[in-house]
Amino acid sequence: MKIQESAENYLETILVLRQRIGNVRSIDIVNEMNFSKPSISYAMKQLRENGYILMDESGYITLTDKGMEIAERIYERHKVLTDYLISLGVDEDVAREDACRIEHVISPKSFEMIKKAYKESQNR
Amino acid sequence: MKIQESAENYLETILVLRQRIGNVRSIDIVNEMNFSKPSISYAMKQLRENGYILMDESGYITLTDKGMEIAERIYERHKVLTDYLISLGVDEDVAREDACRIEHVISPKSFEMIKKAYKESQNR
DNA sequence: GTCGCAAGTTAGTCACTTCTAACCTGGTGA
DNA sequence: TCACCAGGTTAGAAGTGACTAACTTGCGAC
Repeated sequence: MKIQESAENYLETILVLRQRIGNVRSIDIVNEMNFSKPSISYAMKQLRENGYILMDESGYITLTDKGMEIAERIYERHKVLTDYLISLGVDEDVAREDACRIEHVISPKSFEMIKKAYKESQNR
Repeated sequence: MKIQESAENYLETILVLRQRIGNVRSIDIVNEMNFSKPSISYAMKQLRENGYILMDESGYITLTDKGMEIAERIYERHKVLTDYLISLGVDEDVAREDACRIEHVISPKSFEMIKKAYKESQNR
């Protein structure tokens, strides 16, 4: 199973919520992403069955190693791309939205080059 | 009807093919995009019915003003993003592929800022 | 003339990602 | 204790964007 863009977003959101509120349940993801409960329920089922997350009896969600790897990759892209766009003069909100879409479609190589360019611009 | 990402790609391809080979038919788009004939046939029907292209009796395709506007916008993004990524050290092939995905999801504002940054880097 | 091929279309299907409607379940307050 | 509510699930549907199989059509070679 190839990981899909939507799955990347869910995993990233789980990571962000874990950092922000600690224990994460499906309903927290519902509130964060503004999707319906069934959408999240279905998505979590897919992520569970494909080994990206674990859910305990109470519904608390943790990322597996496999899930964490993806979540961290996407989240790093999110942060770097957002900061980079802001540094070019883009409004924070727009920068975040664009980062959220670009993070899923950019190649590792292009991302690394943008990251490098951004870091260098910071050191000047 | 909100224009979809796939429609943007078809319109851009029509513009590129027009510049490269002159008269464009569905089969030329099939060969360029590596989609099946029915996929292109169906897509052209949608574009036709929504006023983005015209087809004459022989199947030759032209962009309407509405279609041309989109095609040119996407194509400009494609060129600028590709050149920009190349200028950061990304291989041409990868740069083109990334540009082709980013061009559909980036906001006008972020694109303009990247374009500006790229132009400025060229003048140094 | 007719055979065959190139171009195009129609019909049916599938995966992905979301939705609404309706239901289940377990804990808590009165 | 029991009724309700928060959290979660199942079932069915919809939109997007692709596919294969099978058909039509028109033109050119022989």
